[in-house]
Amino acid sequence: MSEGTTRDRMIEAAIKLVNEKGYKGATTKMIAERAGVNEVTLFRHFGSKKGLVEAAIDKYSFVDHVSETLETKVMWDINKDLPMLVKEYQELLEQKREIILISLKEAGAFPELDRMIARVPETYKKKLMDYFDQMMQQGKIRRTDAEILATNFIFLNFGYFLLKSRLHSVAEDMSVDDFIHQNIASFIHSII
Amino acid sequence: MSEGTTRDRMIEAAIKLVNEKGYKGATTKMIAERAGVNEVTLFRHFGSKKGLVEAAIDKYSFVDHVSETLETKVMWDINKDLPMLVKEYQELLEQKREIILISLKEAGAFPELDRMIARVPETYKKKLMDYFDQMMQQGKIRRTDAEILATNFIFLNFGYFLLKSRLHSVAEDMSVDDFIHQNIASFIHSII
DNA sequence: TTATAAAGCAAGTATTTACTTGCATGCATA
DNA sequence: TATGCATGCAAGTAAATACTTGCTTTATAA
Repeated sequence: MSEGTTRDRMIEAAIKLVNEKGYKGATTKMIAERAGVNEVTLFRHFGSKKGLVEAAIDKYSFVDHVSETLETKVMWDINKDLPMLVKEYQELLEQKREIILISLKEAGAFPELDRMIARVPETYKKKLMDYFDQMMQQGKIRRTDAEILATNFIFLNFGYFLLKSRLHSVAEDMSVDDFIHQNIASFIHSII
Repeated sequence: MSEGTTRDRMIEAAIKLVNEKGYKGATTKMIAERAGVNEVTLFRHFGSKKGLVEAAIDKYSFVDHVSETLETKVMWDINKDLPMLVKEYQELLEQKREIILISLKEAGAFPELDRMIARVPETYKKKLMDYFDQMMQQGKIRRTDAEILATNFIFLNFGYFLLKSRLHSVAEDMSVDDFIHQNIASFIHSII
């Protein structure tokens, strides 16, 4: 059933189900079923349920290519850079949605995961601060506190992501492009 | 043990524990223990675990005094109104933190709760739009799209709240006052 | 003091769940 | 063909969990 190696399918199913039902709610039986695999196979591969979920977390750990992006794709044009950065960041959040939501749900249960997730906005913030600083020095945006700009940018992005993906209300039918062309445009307008 | 009626203590304990451990993770035994009550008492009062949690959700349901605030406390001075609104909103989120995080965790499990939570930013957004519209007509802020301002304001607030209360990273040691004096001040500066 | 209601206590049940064991089967490679 | 190796299958175990029952204790209030 499904594609990928047995191992991959089990990991995939684990991530999905833990996200849907929580760690306790996702039973090994269900995971095995969704992976199209006998339940014993789980234990033969990973020893325990915890081992399985940790392996899953491990596999989905962030390869932090955000820093890279910020160093290579930046064109020093605020009207191109910020939309690009939003796209990259939202794509990252989207790709890792399950693991992020797991970390929200199971806060404290997997310390390694917590640290991993926390690192993302932190490095992102640092890089953003550098970017804004540079832009100020080049006279391309108004002089102001780069740290505040960076955190505001992150709050906007994160608020949008969560309100959209979890609390289907305000941002329900607002696409990433809408978000960029409306909300981020407004943000850009305010800093030049 | 602890104060309040038996019933209240059970509800209190349920909310706390479901938030900490999730619905499945919070056992009736633990809830009873924390409430300082015999386990049977839970069932005598609420019939089932689900009944207990629903009662808890019921009790903690939002009395939406945000609308009220927006109608009574507004002074039509952006430098006073927005900080006040942030304070009110963050206070609301803070007060209802547990129930909000439960809704994030158990999305789908308690539809009533989902609807309840979703309503908050929705009504908030409408009221905010009205406010910004009025302010534009009075010439007190720049003419622009009120809806975008409102959503941005909400994204900022929600992003800050969640990054602070759950993903202890960027906003970890940023108090509400810091948030207002730095990030919201920047927002205000951008719209006048 | 007595009647009533709320809560505690002890013991149990049925079900679920993570995890195990022993054996059969298919499949690739030497 | 023969030898592993991964997987399936059937059956089972021990613990946890939601929930029940019957009886006793405590507190309130008439």
